[in-house]
Amino acid sequence: MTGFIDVADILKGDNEDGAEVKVRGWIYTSRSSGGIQFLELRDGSGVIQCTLNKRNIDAETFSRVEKLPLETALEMKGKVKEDNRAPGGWEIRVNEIGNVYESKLDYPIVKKEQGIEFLMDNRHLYIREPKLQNIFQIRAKFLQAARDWFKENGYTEVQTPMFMTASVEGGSTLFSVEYFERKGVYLSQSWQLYAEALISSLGKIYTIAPSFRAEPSRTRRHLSEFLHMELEEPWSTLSDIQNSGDRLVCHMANTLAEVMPEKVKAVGRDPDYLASLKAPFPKITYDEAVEIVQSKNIEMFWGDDFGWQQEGPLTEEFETPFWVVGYPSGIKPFYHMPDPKRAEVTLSSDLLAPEGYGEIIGGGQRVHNYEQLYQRTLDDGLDPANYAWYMDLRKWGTVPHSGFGLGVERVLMWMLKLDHIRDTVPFPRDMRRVYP
RNA sequence: GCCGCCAUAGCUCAGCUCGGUAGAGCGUCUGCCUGUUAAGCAGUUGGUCAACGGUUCAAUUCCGUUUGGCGGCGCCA
Repeated sequence: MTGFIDVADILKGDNEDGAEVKVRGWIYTSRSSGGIQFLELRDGSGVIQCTLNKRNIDAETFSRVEKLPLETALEMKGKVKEDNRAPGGWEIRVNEIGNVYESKLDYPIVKKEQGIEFLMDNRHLYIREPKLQNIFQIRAKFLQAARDWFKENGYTEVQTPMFMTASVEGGSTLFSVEYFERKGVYLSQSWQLYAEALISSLGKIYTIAPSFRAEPSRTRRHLSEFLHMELEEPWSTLSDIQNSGDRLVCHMANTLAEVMPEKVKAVGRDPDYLASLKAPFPKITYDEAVEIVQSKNIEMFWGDDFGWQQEGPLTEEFETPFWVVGYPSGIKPFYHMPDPKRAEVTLSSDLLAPEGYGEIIGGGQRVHNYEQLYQRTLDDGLDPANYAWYMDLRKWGTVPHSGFGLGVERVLMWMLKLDHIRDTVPFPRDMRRVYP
């Protein structure tokens, strides 16, 4: 057989009722009722019900197909019919079978409830489930929408090394690697130090790359390997970078709602919500955030970072993402620029997603003055000698600049209203899981 | 890293409190069924009770250790 079409095209109504089509895919479910059987066929694009009726097909083919195990791959020819008895509203009345790639028996994934441990051990098969298929397709569109936005706004994409010798975030969360004979080589936690060097070469830049954090975090919002979308701009202040974040996030949300609303809905998020998001997002100061938390009778002192006890209730006050601006110096890394009007806080800002999802972007304005950065490094208990090339950047043509990092999986988790980050990625890596 | 919980058939679980070598549903398989939606009906198959050690005449059951996992905390995107 040749000339196969995508299931997605049939479900969109691209083919007239009664048109003859050829499809190929994997048997997702099958039900037989004597003279008629129903196969749900899954190809890369969607799932469609195929019916085989003894009146329309020879008995040998009928009984052969009836015996095929789940996940058998096969080619079929038949007539498209609009029929509200079929899931998805369309089905194919099959009249001919092409090549068949028969499965083994006992495909382990069944349509009954199964435990998370088992499903994660069989992740290499479970990723075939239509819900995950939808999420991964949305994820791909999400990344494409981001790249479109960066292109339209004059950013250059650039990659930086995954092997590094300096820490961006805290040193305790570094993954150490064996790098030939050399000690002190780690997997990247962020591109930021390299990004600050590259803005003097390329101007506005972004990257989409993995970051690795050895945080021993057992929560539904942590991965040890996550996709990091980071952006760095010269001649940019805190409010400039917030503006970029607002527009980027809204563009991605609006695009998903516009381009694949049915998939968004199938996964669990009302696409109208994503369509309704508009820049700019609300801003509150760190001080105001502390007051809100305290007004809910939750313990918090000025200078503390938000724990889950504080952040959860805070995010329930909002229906869209919102910025918390001006974190205390004590809880932010050395490269954050102190507020010139108020030295105890930094020109930093995190974007928190509503509904308890929490932090999805962290960033702010960087220190661009050499002496100030040197002092901040010492204040943070670090040795400036370990950051020699990074300090160098402040000697020649240093300008105000800002940037942020966005956790792709965190944003997807919120946009798709998922209850665990693990399903935003095919093979999640966390402190307990590196297989399959 | 800390706190809590879990591990029995391919899967989801019951049995353990009060010790005497195991049971259901689903799946597989065999039939039946011409509109099913996690289809239905009948029959069939299927287990070194996570591993190691202890107590005991006897341990899936009680105790300890280990391994793996799940949920949460702290920390972060």
